[in-house]
Amino acid sequence: MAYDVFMTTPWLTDEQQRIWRNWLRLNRELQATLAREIAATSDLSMADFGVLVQLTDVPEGRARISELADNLGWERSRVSHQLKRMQSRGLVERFECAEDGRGSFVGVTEAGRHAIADAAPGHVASVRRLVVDHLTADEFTDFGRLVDRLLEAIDAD
Amino acid sequence: MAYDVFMTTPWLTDEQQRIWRNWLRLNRELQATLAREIAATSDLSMADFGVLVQLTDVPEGRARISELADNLGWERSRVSHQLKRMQSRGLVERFECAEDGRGSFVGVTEAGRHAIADAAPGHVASVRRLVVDHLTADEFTDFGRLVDRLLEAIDAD
DNA sequence: TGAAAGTAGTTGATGCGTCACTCAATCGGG
DNA sequence: CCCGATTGAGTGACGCATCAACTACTTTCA
Repeated sequence: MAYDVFMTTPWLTDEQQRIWRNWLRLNRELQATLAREIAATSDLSMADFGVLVQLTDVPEGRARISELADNLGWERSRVSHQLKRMQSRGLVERFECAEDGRGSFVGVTEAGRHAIADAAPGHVASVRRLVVDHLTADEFTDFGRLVDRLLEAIDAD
Repeated sequence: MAYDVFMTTPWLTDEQQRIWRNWLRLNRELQATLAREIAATSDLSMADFGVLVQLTDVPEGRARISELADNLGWERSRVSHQLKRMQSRGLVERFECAEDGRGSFVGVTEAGRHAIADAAPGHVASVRRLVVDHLTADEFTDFGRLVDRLLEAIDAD
């Protein structure tokens, strides 16, 4: 991609482009591999898993839908669609909210608890094998700082 | 998420989990923001853009479909679907391959060239604003090394 | 030379994820 | 008390992405 002299914003250097493309590729392949591996050992998708993690991390085993959206960083429409699919598979159930007629709670079912209990060990092992084990603790910490900085920047944007 | 003493693979530490979840969130938000911004200033999706980058980076302006899949790191079925959509919008066109009756070439059209020429400056500016400008050159280089290492690991897996 | 294996690419089904739009309920101000 | 604004959530349309299955062609081997 040649440098366009009419631009005020310069193109990325060749090295920057290489790193950027590799990052995009890493993320795609990582997500795809994790999704395949979790699907191979359970009936869960990564999205299912994320929702169930949120619901099993709280003592009540339930959360408001908007709260789920915030914690997962998902659009509400996405949460709604995802929960509909998970509900049809018996992983979660809905409750009306007594204090707010507009909203509802979603809770994890026993089937959902079993599903994530089955899936979690393998998933964590995958994350370790594919990511964590290739980095020293200091590298992972430094990487975490970089991620935090970029996340702050994008949320401030 | 409690430690399961029966497991040989330990859970991630709280800090590792935090970094991991933030990484997933960063990727989602970054992809979504880049996709929104490129869609706001052109009729291209990020996937369209990726394909057009590949096709305009070569002097012939065309490539074998399997070659595209390799370079983009996409499944062939994905490439196929994507090219079908792009072809229906006049961004690319297909040619039979004289040497291999099984395969075909895909080439960028003039409309495709115009589309990516329009979209590229804004897209690069977005990548700079959201990512590159928040890191020093050394940080970006170190980051690139980490990405390379993880990519090698996942591709070797 | 022909059959088997491998390769290139396509298609349909389906889950995912965003966007625009909608509806119902709540809140706040006049 | 009423109305407009806001909020919580859901729905449909549609592009994206994977998977399984398929077709057509090429290569390999006996």
